[in-house]
Amino acid sequence: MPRKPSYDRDDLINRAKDLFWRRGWAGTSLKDLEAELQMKPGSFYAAFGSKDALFALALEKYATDGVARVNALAEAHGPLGALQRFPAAVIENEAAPAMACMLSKTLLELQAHKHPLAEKANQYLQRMEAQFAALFEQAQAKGEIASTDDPSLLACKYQSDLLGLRVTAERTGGNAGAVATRIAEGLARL
Amino acid sequence: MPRKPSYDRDDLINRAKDLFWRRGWAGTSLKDLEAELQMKPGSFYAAFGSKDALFALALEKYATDGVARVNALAEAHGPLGALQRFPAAVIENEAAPAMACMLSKTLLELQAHKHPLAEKANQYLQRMEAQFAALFEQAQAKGEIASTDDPSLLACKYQSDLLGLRVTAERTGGNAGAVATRIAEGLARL
DNA sequence: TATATACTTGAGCGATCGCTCAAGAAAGCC
DNA sequence: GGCTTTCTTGAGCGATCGCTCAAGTATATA
Repeated sequence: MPRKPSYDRDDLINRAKDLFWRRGWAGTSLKDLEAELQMKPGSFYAAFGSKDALFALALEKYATDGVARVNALAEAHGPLGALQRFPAAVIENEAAPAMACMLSKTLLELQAHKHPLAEKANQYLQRMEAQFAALFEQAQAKGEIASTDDPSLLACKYQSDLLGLRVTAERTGGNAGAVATRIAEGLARL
Repeated sequence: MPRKPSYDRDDLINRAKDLFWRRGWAGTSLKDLEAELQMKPGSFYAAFGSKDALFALALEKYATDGVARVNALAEAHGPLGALQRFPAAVIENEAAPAMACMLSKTLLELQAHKHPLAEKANQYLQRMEAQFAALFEQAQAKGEIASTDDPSLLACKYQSDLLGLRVTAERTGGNAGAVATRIAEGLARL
């Protein structure tokens, strides 16, 4: 009996993700979203409820995509191979709307206001780190790297390197490619 | 013949710096600044001209302080000693309003809008990197580290590590202290 | 075809944004 | 003390913010 929406909800979330990723939370107005999603306010609020609710969906999509990308690398090249390839893959992804990590951008922008979205970003960062830790553990089990270091500590340092790399890739005058190479080399030395 | 301002301009800039550092550009409203600086709009605009102008002064103060802190470490502990101590010093600074670097926060927040302040942040980051490069060069000249690597590349990687460390220090559940230690260890291995 | 049930539209709400300016208050010089 | 010059005050401007809602439109069922 009813009428179907004229849009693809997942596609809208994906486009909102890219916009939020690039411009940040405060930097993206509803006018911007309406233009990008081609929706009037009424449809927007009927579909998503609020700007923050859509941002939360975008963050979730971003994090899910990230996990999937790492998993794909791991299946193709094993745990160590994935960890070594991921940094360069991230900064060479030309489809990405920005080089910096959306989770860290959100965290840095909203943490001081104790905004719930900052807390969400924090959780997703921890989830990524847990995934890295699992890969380090597998690499140790396979003998690809030494077992002297705690996998969760290796993952924390790796995540830190990655976040730094992605800020470096965002600025002008930084040699992000060389930094990515050194991160990979550092892993080979473990 | 005139009347003197009732405030200390440098002190105001310093307090504005801390507020902007913590809450970011969009996250700091004029109401916030008026409350923190105890100034009414009229005085504020007579003294600084605009929110952006004060932010620019705050950024400059931030960058100048950073350079001075590194220089102090270098005079006390030499080039390599300074580079090794700086990461831990940054994240153990309890007087700091935030762990993350104000330059990187500004860059990430405003870069997508091509805001002039993002460009300024970029320049200050390059200035910091040049300072690091000079220290690496001195460390090589003194034989504290090998001369196989390009100092400017070492500086870029060091800056990247530092930026990552400071994001890690900002989030909950990350072991920033351990990351700082590993950065210092990495330098010793050069 | 008639009806019920969404979805779409867009004017416009109250709040807040950065900012202005005219009036009043205080300090240095004669 | 009188005068000039600056600083301080705060009401309020136009613009934009996120968001609401009543009216209009399209579609699946009966």
